[in-house]
Amino acid sequence: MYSFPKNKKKPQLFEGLSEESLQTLLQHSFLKEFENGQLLIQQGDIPQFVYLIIDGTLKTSRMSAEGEEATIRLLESGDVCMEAVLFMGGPSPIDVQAMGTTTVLLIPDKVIKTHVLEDARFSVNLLKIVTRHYKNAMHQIDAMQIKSPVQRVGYYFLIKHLESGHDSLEFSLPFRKQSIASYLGMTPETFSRTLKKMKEMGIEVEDDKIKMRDSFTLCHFCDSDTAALCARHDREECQQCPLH
Amino acid sequence: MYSFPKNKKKPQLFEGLSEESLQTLLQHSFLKEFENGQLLIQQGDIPQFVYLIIDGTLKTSRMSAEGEEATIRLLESGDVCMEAVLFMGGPSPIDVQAMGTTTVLLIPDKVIKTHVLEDARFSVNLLKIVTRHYKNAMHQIDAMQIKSPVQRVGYYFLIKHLESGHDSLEFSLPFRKQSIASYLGMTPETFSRTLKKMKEMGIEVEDDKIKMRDSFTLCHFCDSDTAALCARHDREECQQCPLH
DNA sequence: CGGAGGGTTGAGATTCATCAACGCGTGTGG
DNA sequence: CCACACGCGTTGATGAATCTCAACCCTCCG
Repeated sequence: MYSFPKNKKKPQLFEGLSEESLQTLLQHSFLKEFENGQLLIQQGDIPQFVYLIIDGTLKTSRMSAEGEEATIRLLESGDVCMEAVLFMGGPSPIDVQAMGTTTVLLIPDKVIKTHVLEDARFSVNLLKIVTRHYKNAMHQIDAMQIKSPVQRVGYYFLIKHLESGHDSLEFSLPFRKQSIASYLGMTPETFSRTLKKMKEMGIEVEDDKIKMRDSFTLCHFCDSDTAALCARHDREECQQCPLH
Repeated sequence: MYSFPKNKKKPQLFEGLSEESLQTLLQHSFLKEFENGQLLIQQGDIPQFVYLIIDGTLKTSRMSAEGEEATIRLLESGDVCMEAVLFMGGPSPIDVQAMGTTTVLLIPDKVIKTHVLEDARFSVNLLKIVTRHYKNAMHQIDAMQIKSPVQRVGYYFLIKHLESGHDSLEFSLPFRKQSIASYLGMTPETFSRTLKKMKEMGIEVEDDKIKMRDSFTLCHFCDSDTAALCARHDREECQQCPLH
């Protein structure tokens, strides 16, 4: 039985739940630590837990028989995974792997599956989480089909910029470059070359630190549904964005 | 107010709902017909309905400013869409377009959003639908990243083969070839050339009819999580599949 | 000190998209 | 009834873009 630290920010999974409901969920959950590279679950395994990252990072991916890997998501602390897989039925379509030492809260599948029918608020939380992942996946799909490497990286930077509040002109890459490259569907080499091109556009890259000239540098990479996330999307300035 | 015909197969959206619950949903819903090419919703619009296809086909896609299009899903009768978008919050990240004359049941967003908190069974239905879409999206991602055109088409055929019951050695393409090509992330030209290669592998293609030599022709394209859908996955024969 | 892994850079190969032309079936209007 | 245009699918030639392979630098660590 795990008790969630009061001082920590509540993850979306638990948002708006009654104390009682939360207790039910945590009652049979427990912490576990994984080492760098360790697999939490493999493609084909029957899922037994939902994983909530307490500290560290995970990667979800699909692997071909030839050993090529497609990264589906890169997750940080507060993120959940396998919640979608549980409701797909059947074995897991993805690998989940720790990238560095990572502490994870394991919530048994049965707890989730029964609780979802008892607390509608909880199932709505799950719905919101899964749909966000799905939205992400849709962006990934169109990125790989119709966007150049520069556009993919630019959009990735834009999202990170928006996440960090739009005020700071600086942020750092939350993952190894090769991981991001794979997530964006390109080789580390292409990613590296793309970063060089970004510099010519006014985006400084030094190791994992990204600095931009002004907060509109990334506007080229915005689209109509992402604009809604932008604090300034209803201001005049945004209208000037060459939405492309 | 629409009343769902008793003789028709109940769509997954309504599965296991009480008569009362179903009535609440249908009370403010209505049918609408769309013509070929007509847009039900555009990227950037605020979603107002969930669409349940009664008859015909729809396409969901993302469009770049340059006019390039990435197909996200191709939907047939019984499929739902926009249900995920509702819970993402914000404007729609996708276009929805009719491919041919299509009859759709429109369920207002408010009905969905309130009902989801009242009937946990309904929200679980939604969860299952969204996660299935998400799984699809994951397959699309890894297909475009690590699979050759032949593998993509092969996997697509495999799914269609499994859907049609694994017994028939024949099925037909449910959409125009160019639509399928876009869905698979390739040009119509490449799709056409790929079909020619498939013929050399023992898969007859004539217009939209696909005939295969035997029911194992497509096994090459299977993977561990898809195998679970196969009626014979626990038989010996499946072990022989050169899972790659 | 040596090895391993991450990241970068360069040169070459491969593959798919692009562009163009054509066959074919359908529908339309004179 | 025929001429014609149109959309879909196919085929061929070309080119561009990214992956691949290889070498290198760097830092970290035993």
